[in-house]
Amino acid sequence: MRDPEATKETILKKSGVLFNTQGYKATSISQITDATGFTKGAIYRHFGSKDDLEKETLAFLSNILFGKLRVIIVNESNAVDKLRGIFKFFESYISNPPLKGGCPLLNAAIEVDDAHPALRKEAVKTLTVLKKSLMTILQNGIDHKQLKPDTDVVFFSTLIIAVLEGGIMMSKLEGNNNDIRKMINHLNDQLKTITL
Amino acid sequence: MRDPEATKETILKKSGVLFNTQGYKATSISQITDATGFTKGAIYRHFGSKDDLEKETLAFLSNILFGKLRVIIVNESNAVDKLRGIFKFFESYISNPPLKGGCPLLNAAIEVDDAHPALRKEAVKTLTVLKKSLMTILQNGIDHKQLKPDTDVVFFSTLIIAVLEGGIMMSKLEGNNNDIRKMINHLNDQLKTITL
DNA sequence: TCTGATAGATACCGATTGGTATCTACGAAC
DNA sequence: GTTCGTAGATACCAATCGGTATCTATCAGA
Repeated sequence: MRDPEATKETILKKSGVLFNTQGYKATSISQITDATGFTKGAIYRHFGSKDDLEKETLAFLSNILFGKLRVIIVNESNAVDKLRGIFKFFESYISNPPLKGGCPLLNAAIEVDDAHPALRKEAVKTLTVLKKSLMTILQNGIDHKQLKPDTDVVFFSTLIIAVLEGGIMMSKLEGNNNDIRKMINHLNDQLKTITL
Repeated sequence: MRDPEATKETILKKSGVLFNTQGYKATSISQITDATGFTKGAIYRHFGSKDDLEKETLAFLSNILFGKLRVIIVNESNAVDKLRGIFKFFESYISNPPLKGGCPLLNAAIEVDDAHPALRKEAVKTLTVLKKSLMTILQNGIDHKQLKPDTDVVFFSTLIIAVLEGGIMMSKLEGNNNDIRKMINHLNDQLKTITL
């Protein structure tokens, strides 16, 4: 049973766990062959280089999370509930992680430096998509008279990401939910100040 | 001229740059010998293992920053100005970095997992010291009638760290000051709400 | 059923990894 | 000036690194 698409997805899934928990540079191809059961020959058939695999894996992980976020967004009917749902989803990063190793955006953002241009570009892309999604929700909230018309959507989307990611960093390091919960409370309070 | 203390400090300084920019696991001993001009023999005389060097280097970097923070704290006379000074200092992480590679707490916090118990412990220690410093400033502000008596010092110190670290992550990734500036503005606004 | 393309295994490459055993040379104490 | 502890250099280790050339086995289309 040869199924190249399934093979590629297996490689991406297993690499995702390893890269997201150990770091990209710190994860070797050998660890990926061990985890997948495939050989180097298989990996280098589907991915041109390790850099390539790293970049594709980050995109893969981001897509998983954006998919889950999309479910939340479409299931809630107004901007306030959509945002509350998103905040809650980020708390699950600690209590019931959808991905092992925490937030792939945060992990990649910290790891990349000038020596990793491809991975950096992919991380920037992920951040941009996340920010724009939040801005869209906020703008829709304004347009539908759910949020105050003078709401600064750029500022607010930045605040949401910074507070959530900072909270995740602290909670992961300390090994409990306290910090991320406090930060979500703060965001909900801030949300009240812009709610009509 | 042999000066073992100077040698150790040189190793810590150069390792600090490398670990903080490239990551701990991703930096090899060979890169440190190249950067310092010393040989492996010298490094392994002063440090028992690479894990050991990583741990001592994080402590070294943290101490540098806490030293700079202490200068700000003692030079300002009241809690509000101390906090404003600290916020501004964190903006310099982007505009005029006191350390290459950004915030060592953030970098270490993201990199450590269960496979790096020593480094993780050191990172937790750094976070704890930072949090307690902020709590002390806030409590002193309350005691000296500069801040509202019902201020939640635990929450506020957590908020400061999360917002600053999240802002640093975003600004470093995007390559400009915009995000961290927005976050500092937010913290200053929040500070006003607890100022008497 | 035969054929051509491709998925994936095998075996290898030189370079580099963290770590250590050994040796030399410097510098302080007498 | 001699001695002795130690700072640091040298040379080496097995293991692993990312990557590739080659080969085999499978599968789709004719």
